[in-house]
This record gives sequence, structure tokens and C-alpha cells, in this order.
Amino acid sequence: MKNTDKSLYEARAKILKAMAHPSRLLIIEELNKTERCVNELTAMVGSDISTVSKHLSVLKNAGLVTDEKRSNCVYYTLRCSCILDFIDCVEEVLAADAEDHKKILKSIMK
Amino acid sequence: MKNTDKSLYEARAKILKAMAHPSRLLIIEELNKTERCVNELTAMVGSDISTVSKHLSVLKNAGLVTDEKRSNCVYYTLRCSCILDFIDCVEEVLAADAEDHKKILKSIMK
DNA sequence: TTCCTGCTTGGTTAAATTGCCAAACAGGAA
DNA sequence: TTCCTGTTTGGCAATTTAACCAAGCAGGAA
Repeated sequence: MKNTDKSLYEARAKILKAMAHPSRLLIIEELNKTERCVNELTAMVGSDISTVSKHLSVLKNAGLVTDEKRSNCVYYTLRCSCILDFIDCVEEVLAADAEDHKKILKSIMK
Repeated sequence: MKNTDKSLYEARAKILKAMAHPSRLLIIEELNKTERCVNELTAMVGSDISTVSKHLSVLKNAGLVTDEKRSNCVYYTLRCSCILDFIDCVEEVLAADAEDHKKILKSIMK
């Protein structure tokens, strides 16, 4: 792999890696609806607040969200909502998987 | 987080995780052009063939590719080409990042 | 049968990720 | 000032991931 290509793929992988966690996907989906502070997100995710804070810093580090402190809360906002379009495709993969499983099961049952 | 939601997000995260590696992104992009055998992909990636084989099994396990043995080669095929549409969005995030960096640099230079 | 080619799997090591607790920290209220 | 609330950071242990080498395995050729 050429070096120029390598850093391109690394940059892309970094963003995917940041998204590739159940709690972070939940956070992304919620932030797509409206901005939220750490407290609110913590209640939704159901982990320790320090864990959620770290998830948010992963998302921020990847450029997926921005944060802003107002009064005594830190509000997080999704930076690119197109991120969620992708979920449709992920669902397609999952559906295709399910279809295959069905076929395999059928062929076993015969 | 409810249990039903949890397994949904876990399923999605699994697919993203499978994609979230530079070599695997390269493989996905190449397989989007045409099917390839392990040997060919190994040459493109530039790692040990066992490493590439393991990357392919990660992709296969996530339902992103299928494999078929013909003559003495195992050919891998991309299962959902929509996967790559997502890259456009990833690029948008990267572009937004770059824009921000520029702004920060400018404000420092002032 | 034995050899060779293409690929996968096992083993090992190093590095990264995750989650919690505890501690620190910032800013407003008392 | 001290306290309280919201958030981040440090530290640690458990788990996962990644890469290589070596060994194994399947199938065709000799």
C-alpha cells in the first residue's frame, strides 16, 4: 500500500472506529435529534458518567461532534448528520445476513 | 439503554468495527471494483498473507463479503456496495475538520 | 503416492480499548 | 470563603485487536 493511500485509509478508519461502539452509536443518533449535555446522555446510555464523557471525547476527537459550555452544562452537537444515512446501509447488510441465515436453515430442514 | 436497543446498536457497531481498519477499507474498496483472491489482496495491502486472511475473515464474519473457492483460489466478493457511499460522508467529516484547522491557524496567525 | 500452491489457523507478543472508581476541576450559589 | 453541580481526567484491571511466524490443510499436478 502506498504511503499516501495509507494515511487516507487511516483517516477514514479513525472516523469509523469512533463510531464503532454501541453507546457511541446511541449518542450519535440522539444528537442527530437535538443537542444534549453529558448528564442527559449518561441517563440514556446507562453507564458511568466518566465512561460517557470519554465516549464523547472519542467522538469529538474524530471530528464527529462539537461541544459548547453554556451555564453549567456542556452541550454536545452532531457535526455531520449524513453519518446516519450510513446506518441504512448497515441495516441492509444485517438484513442480507438474516436472509442468508434463513436460507441455510431451510436447506438444513429439507 | 433498553436491552432490545442494546442488541440493535451492538449489531450495527459490529459492522462498523469490521470496517474500521485501514487495510480492511482498502480491501472493501478494491472488492467494490471486482472480486479478488487472497493472494491479489495481499499484494495490495502489503502485509503478511495470514494477516490479510484474518482481515477477510473479519469482513466475512460481519457479513460484508462472501467467499467462493474456484480452482485453487478463494475469491472474495463485496456483499453490499452501498457500504462505500458512506465513505463520501466520512470525507465530509474530514473536510470539515480540515476547515476548522484552517480557521484555528488563521486566528493564531492574526 | 508425494509435492506444490493457496489459504487458514494456532500461538505469542505488543498495543489499544473499555469501564469503573476516585480525584480533580470549573463555575455558580450561598 | 465554602459548598454543590456538572464534567473531565488519572489510574487500574480486564478484554480485545493486530501482526508476524510457523504449522496445518485442501486440492490439483506429477
